[in-house]
Amino acid sequence: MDNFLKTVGSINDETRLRILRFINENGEVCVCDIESSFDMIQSRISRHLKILKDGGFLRVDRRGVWAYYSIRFPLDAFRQSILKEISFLDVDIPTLKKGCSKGCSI
Amino acid sequence: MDNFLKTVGSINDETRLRILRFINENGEVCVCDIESSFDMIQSRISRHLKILKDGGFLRVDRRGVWAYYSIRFPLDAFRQSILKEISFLDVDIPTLKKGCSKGCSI
DNA sequence: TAAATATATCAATATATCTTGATGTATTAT
DNA sequence: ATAATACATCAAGATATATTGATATATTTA
Repeated sequence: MDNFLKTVGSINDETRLRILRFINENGEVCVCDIESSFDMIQSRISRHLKILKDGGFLRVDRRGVWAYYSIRFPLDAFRQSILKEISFLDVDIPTLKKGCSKGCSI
Repeated sequence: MDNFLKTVGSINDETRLRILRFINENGEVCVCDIESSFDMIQSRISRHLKILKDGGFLRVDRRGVWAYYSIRFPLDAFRQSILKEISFLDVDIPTLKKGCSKGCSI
């Protein structure tokens, strides 16, 4: 029950839906790229990423200073159906913009 | 997007999850029966039923003084998958208790 | 070692949601 | 008509969640 509510709660926010879809569409991305793509302050992005991770949708991979977020794999059928539903939403998703001064994707 | 958030928001509450599953397990029930089965005040039940209805999970049928709530049919695949997931949750669902003075189920 | 960068977390405030008790509206019974 | 019942809605307070700015931690660069 608590786990279910955590999952549902994690997608009950427009900002998180957009971030989740952004990652689903772009694959693995680092926090600074999300930050500059969405033009939101870092603490806000970081907090939402944590909630999506705790909701079971994302995984993190730290490499050096950078944290790379991607869709967790394997993803159970329920979360897959949610992700699919989100992919249909009519909502503005920014294009990926590189944000780190020393390229995190080099 | 707004519609999706309304759907997700409607199941982002323990009380509503329990009510939704109660109706899913018992079929068509009237408000007074939910009220006495859950031992919650009427305004609280009424509010949650409205949210679940607006979330697309329930339908209402008014007959006389009574309002009978049941799972909306047909239910799209996404809401069906949610309902299925809810049916697996480890949570206490009360047994149906008749609540109306003049039986609503006669 | 010191400075800069990337990320996480905390504390304060703002905003949204839930619960309760009171009130409103229909419908039925007397 | 009046009273009682079932349900919906509103207003106030309580609780939860989101946003911001500040601070903390870790890694890399100079």
